[in-house]
Amino acid sequence: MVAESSRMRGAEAGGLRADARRNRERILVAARAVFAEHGIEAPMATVARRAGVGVATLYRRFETRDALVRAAFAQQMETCARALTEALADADPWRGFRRLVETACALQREERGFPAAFVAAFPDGTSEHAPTRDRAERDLRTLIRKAQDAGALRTDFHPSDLAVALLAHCGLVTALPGDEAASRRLVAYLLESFRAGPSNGPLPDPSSLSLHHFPVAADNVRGGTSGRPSPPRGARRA
Amino acid sequence: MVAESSRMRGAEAGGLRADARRNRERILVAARAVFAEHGIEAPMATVARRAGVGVATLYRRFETRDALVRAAFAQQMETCARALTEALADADPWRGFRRLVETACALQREERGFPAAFVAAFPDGTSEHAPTRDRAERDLRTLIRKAQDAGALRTDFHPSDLAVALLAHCGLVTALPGDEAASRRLVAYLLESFRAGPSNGPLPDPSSLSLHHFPVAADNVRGGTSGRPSPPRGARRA
DNA sequence: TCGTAAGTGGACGACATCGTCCGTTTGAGC
DNA sequence: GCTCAAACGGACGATGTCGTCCACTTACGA
Repeated sequence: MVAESSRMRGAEAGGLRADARRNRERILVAARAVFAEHGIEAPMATVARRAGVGVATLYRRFETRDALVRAAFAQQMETCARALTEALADADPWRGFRRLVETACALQREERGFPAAFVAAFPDGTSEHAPTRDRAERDLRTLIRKAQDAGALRTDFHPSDLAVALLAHCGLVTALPGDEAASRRLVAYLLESFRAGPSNGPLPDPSSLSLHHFPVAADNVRGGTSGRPSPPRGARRA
Repeated sequence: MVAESSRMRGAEAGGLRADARRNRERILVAARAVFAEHGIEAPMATVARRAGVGVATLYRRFETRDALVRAAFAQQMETCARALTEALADADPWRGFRRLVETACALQREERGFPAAFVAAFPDGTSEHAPTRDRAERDLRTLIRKAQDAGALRTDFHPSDLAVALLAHCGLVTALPGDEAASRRLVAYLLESFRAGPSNGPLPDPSSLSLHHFPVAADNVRGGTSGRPSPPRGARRA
């Protein structure tokens, strides 16, 4: 009942002491860096060390790894939200749609660690209703409808196709971190196949990825004598 | 110098004693089952238990997890190789190309665990030359060229695009195991965008995937008080 | 039938991570 | 300054996995 939730800023850093608030920020910065470098499975202790705080402090601020991941990438998620708003406001619905896809994919590509956070946001069917997300879903459907009505998006495009495309792209950048060409190329192909009207124009340059590893019977499959033995388990962790 | 490598069957199960050979088979069967259920990161001990052998036996046959993974999915890889041969032999190069993509994606979709093995086969640039793979790569290029010459595959299609597409699909089925509709839908879109001539026909039914989780600012991001705490770490492993 | 080398399985030591407990430090109000 | 609740950090017990070691078992040739 006290003046505690005066500014609607969530329960995030509300009544924290100055040092605590400072540490919270340092943890978030460290988390993004560590997750980018080692994936969101990186040991919590690594994040803590990077932030210059103890593990206890980390756990006090973020009860679970999941909470930390979500908080760390909240900013990226807001970028997505903004992109959606802008897409809806665009006079050309196809341009809006295209930019939305490109923005979301660029985030997945550039913010390493975000892709993993992204899929973590798709825990199969868990549909706990949340106003912001409900709203986003409605906006997406509206955008799609508008682009279809404008004759730019194929009429058999289904809203779930957007999720499919984003998850596929997510998988690609996870498998090939750093291969920007591959990412752009996939996005271009997808947008091309979603397009109802004329082509979107020429494709970006192809990736330099070799398909030398097409999963054809591997020559190096030997019963019990593969190449070098793998290094001692947790050797390359920070 | 003895009659040991008489039948060219690799060093796989060559001079093993009868019981050892039997156990090797049981391990491979168990590995496929366990990898499908828990991913290729599943504890080696789980595989051993499932196979009804000791860990030591497992390690004696397969020095590393990697060797086990490769051996376990060798059959699937051979299916890919066969599909490639058939594609090349097809009188209609586009049909061959399409079937190859569909076969590879169907394998990724149906054989859970294979996708992970698949990406494991793309360790960024490690191009240890292996005759079977070199051959496969050459065949793929030939197939692509033929389909382009027939006017069915867009001329700016680059061989690496095939790898990009397969990796993206791989990521999708990994994120959404069991969602066959999503997989088919993505494949249809990709083939549509690769096509130079007329459309491939109507798309398959869309996935029932909700986009309720589009990564828009998450309502449930709270500083240190997310929902339920995650379960004790390794609780759901076999 | 018997000897032996190949095969086997489980115990074990090493290691990594998790998340809590608790004694110490520090910010902020008086 | 002084007090004290809030915040801190590191040690610690629990848990889980890895891969090896070694004493026991078994297939198979003589």
